[in-house]
Amino acid sequence: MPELPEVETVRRRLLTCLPGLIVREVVINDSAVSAQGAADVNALLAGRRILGLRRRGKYLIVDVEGAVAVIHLRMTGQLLFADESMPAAARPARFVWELGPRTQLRFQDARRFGRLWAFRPEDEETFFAQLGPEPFGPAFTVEYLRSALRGRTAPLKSFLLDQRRIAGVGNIYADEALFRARLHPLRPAGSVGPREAQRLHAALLETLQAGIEHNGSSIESFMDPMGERGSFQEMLNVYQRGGLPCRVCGTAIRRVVVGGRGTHFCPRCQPARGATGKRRGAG
DNA sequence: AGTGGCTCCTGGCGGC
DNA sequence: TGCCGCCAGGAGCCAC
Repeated sequence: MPELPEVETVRRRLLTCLPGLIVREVVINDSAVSAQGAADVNALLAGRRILGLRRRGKYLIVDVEGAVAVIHLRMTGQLLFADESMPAAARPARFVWELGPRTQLRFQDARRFGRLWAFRPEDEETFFAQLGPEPFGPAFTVEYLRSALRGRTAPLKSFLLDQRRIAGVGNIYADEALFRARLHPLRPAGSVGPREAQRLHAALLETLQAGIEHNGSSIESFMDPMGERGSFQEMLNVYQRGGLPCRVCGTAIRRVVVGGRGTHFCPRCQPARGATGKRRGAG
């Protein structure tokens, strides 16, 4: 499922081909992809030149002249940079950006959770008002993390998935970051001490960075806009490894459900109470 | 306000 | 072999 590293991978790939192209028309084949409707979307985007691409959490932002388009891939969304010679997928694209006589940006999305928005640049701040700090941005400090954790009774796993606290962390990278930080996913967030918070902060950045460096995790259907797969799935320590031996200590990885989400951890490397004596790194 | 449960959606897979 | 039913999960919504 696309999280921060996957969306960043998509952004970097599209950065090599989209800027400078003109959005001739946005064709919406599945009206559920946008609450605005094709007329409204086209009024904002059609005829405008693409200026650049940014990312905010798991949202991909396309800057065009005088407007902003935002795409969320959710579970199964895929953006494909295509020329007309590329055959259409079995399912029709939920939307298509016509970018020239031979060039398209197609949005494939089997589970139909993905979304497209278009608005004026001055509305961007409101759009992202509820979203927490960017992990690689200046606001995401150890001090910020400590204050965000303080007093919370929700499990650490739920805390990490809450986009209002930290933007961009999803199920894979939450589990992997908790393993790297040697923190049990069911620990109440507020029970995390200063040194543990520091470990968690570092683990989040290291895990997300590793995901980006491996072009994301190609679990489910993720591939980048050129059809390339990522390789971070080969590096996973706990995610979807329930019952398999921990790569650090050999103990069987456990799978539990937290907040309705599959959650994977090593019961030895991530003890339920605060780790005291152990200091094995998580690789 | 914070928390947890439910919902959307459908391909894939386990079980019989 | 085939079909039924369940499961995954990001984020929004709702109830407490």
